[in-house]
Amino acid sequence: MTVPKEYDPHIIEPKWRDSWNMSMYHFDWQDNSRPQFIIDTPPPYPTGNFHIGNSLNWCYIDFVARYKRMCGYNVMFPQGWDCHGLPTEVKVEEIHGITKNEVPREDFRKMCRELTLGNIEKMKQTMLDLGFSTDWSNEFVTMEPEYFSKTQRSFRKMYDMGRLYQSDHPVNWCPRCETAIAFAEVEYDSRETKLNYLHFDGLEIATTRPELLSACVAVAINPDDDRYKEHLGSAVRVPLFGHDVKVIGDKEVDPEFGTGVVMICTFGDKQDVRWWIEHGLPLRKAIDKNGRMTDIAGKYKGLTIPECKKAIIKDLETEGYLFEQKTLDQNVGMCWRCDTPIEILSEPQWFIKIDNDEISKAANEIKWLPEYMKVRLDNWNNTMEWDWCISRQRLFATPIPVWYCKECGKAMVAKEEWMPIDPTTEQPPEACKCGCTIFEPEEDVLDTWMDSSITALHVSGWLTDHEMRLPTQLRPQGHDIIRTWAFYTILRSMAIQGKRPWDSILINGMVLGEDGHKMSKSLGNVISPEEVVSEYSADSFRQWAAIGGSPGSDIMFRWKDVVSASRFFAKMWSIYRFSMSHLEEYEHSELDVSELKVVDKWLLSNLNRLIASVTDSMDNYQFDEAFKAVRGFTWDVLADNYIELVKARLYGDDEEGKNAARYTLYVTIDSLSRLLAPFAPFFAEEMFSRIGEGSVHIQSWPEVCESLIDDDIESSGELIKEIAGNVRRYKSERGMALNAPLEKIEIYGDLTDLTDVLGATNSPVEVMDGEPDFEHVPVDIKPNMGVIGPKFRGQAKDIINALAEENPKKIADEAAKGKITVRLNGDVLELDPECVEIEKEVVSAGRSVDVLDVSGVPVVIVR
RNA sequence: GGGCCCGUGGUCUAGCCGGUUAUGACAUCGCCUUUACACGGCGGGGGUCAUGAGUUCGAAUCUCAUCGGGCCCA
Repeated sequence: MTVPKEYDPHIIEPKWRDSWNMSMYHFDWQDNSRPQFIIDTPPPYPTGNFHIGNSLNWCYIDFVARYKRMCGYNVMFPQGWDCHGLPTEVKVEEIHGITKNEVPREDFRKMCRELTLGNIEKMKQTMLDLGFSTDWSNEFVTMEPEYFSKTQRSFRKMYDMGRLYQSDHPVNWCPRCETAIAFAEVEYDSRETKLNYLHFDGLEIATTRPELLSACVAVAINPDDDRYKEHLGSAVRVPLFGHDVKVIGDKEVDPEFGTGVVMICTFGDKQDVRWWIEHGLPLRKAIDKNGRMTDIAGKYKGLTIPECKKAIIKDLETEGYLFEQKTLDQNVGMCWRCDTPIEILSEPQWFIKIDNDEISKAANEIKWLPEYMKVRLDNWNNTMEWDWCISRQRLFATPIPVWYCKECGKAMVAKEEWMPIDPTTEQPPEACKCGCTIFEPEEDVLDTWMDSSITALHVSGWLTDHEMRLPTQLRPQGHDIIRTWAFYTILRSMAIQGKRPWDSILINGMVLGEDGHKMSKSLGNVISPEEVVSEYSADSFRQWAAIGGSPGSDIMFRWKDVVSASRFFAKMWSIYRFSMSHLEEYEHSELDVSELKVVDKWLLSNLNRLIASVTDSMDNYQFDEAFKAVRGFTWDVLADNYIELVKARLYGDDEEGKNAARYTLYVTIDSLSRLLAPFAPFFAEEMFSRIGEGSVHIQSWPEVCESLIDDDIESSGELIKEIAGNVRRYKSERGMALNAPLEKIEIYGDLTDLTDVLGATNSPVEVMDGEPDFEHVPVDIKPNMGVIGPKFRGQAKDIINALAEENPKKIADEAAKGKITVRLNGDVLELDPECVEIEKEVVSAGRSVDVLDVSGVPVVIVR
């Protein structure tokens, strides 16, 4: 069993990746004996690039999945692909040099499909390289009929429940993409615009959108604004267009803005919509779906919005209506995809009713990790103004399963048993209630969130032969999509099943580049996970994900974290190689504690404490704490101390002592391979492969052996460690070789087992009784604030000062007798000895020796 | 404009339900090839705990204000 000198992840990682039997990660639908742990993996969008933000999230998922599996859970870590969406349409247009309207609908959808399949393959490869324990038997692809028929059936179910309706309603509209978009798809950018001051039939108004004059339906003032009070309720004539509109009062009007008079259009912005609803104003559509002016714009009909704006401003000037223009900074809502300023149009759309109380109830049942992330959902939930618009005017998406009767116009929603169905290629098998059999298909498609908000239902067996297993146990996702993905998923799960989708939600932060900004192509600070894997290793990347920050907080990508991760593996490998070289002839069998040396028991006590703390951290999803603890133990306790202390025994002739050290090493290596398994699956597997049977990933998580945790053993071990360390340092400072023998070492302390001190110092060691013939001279008195503070409150400061004035020797003598007296403003005050700590110095009394103070124990070195 | 988070040695961070000398990593400097590891070991230097005020015997920790940064949203 030779262990190579160097750990080469570029050989080891592909070896395991290609030989692992991935069925060991499959969820067992039949098994009800183990508790289930179903993860509602948020399906990524198949861009073809599994980016670092995804990778961080997936690392978190994998840490949990592997840990839970080892703890005996029936774990499902499914993988879905959220295929539909505009980016793919845009990409297909780009690749084929076409626009979507130039090819038949079906051909275009096919191109999107093929691009998506290719992208999925690429992303899958990255996921395999990163060593995720995905359950590929539970993969789902939202564009496949098996999945999107569920989306369609959910549509029908919600329609039957009365939670879905079609209506004319204001929607955010991208005139370039020619589709309605949700608020979540609107991005804001500050721009400069002109505020135009207009004479408005006796009033002066200020507007940034003169092109909407034809859509003006009212003029608003603040009812408390004395300047305009008398105009309330009167009518004014709109310039250029000549229609009359009412003057209304509303407290939302800011008298300081412009002239304090504003015009209300249908619709210039979201505020217009609020006023429109509140005051029951008429609708005047001035902009059509293509972003061109409509009939009511009169002579401006057919112009684009910017053209119309220019023309109207010119005419307003010519006619003398425009009397001033001021520059104004304003935030413009834009389409997240193409940066075109969005318009608010009123068009017939499908909507889902939002029940805020229901969502709030479910959100309260879910455990949020970290907890403060819940308020983001609450805030969003409590400020919803419109229902969720689920219609999209696109091609590559789940079709809305609806037709409209040619005769009576009534909508026919497809029945569940007809699904999957595309109304544009198939007719309903039934006639309309009116008897007519000719239908117009609904050409709009569903918002992609309609697909991706039923993943929790899908993975828990909804609409299959399997038993329904909702709620799932965990949803991991980024904090940027709490208001969308988390929100919609909760909504749908509650609506369809009346249950919360998950027990817990684990939020991951954004990945920032080394410059501290969010990674983005435009900033040029993007690092791909593949890059990290090929330069270092997947395990190193995973280690960065674990210790780069605590879940929820944004985490910066730093190469040096990856470098230090790979150094840790080099160190661990070296420890492993050393241990294995001493375990060649070792046959593992349980050993009685009595056969172990103090140092062995000291290590095992620390090891069990480590297991307890890592288990606790993992249960609380504190991966950073967990990994740091493993790292600290491995490096400081095991490598720098234990191994140094037992070397003499391992190389020596005492078979019993040797066996105890080998036993301890074996147990420790075995435990470490398991503790590392969730974080570094490749490295841990390589470690375990030489000491155990089968994969480490189907082993059980180490259990804490309480009886091995022992404070007394730990302090005894600590003393030995300290003595050895001090002697090492002593030699180092004097330029002596570390294995150079000393004349003699005398220890004035309680020490029974000298084996490893002898070995580590390579010198004769004697434990001495009584006090050394050196003096302990008290040199400093430190007030113990923890005692003095609470006891003496206001007097504490005076006491500290008084103590500082006193002779340390006097205080020490008094403390030895049980009472310390200090003079305080003429009074004499008595203090208990625990009020102070006495610092002593050991003073040599003439012998040619050096004295080390090892945690209060004098160690005399005879040169 | 609103919400949430965060300001700790050069850099990143732990501590933050108050209590002795503020943790660790990276970087830096010095020493050391000692039968696992120089991708290592040992040691050193380096901090007004963003600023100001308050509460308290005592504040990195609690409160308020100010300044700065990040994210989400309007």
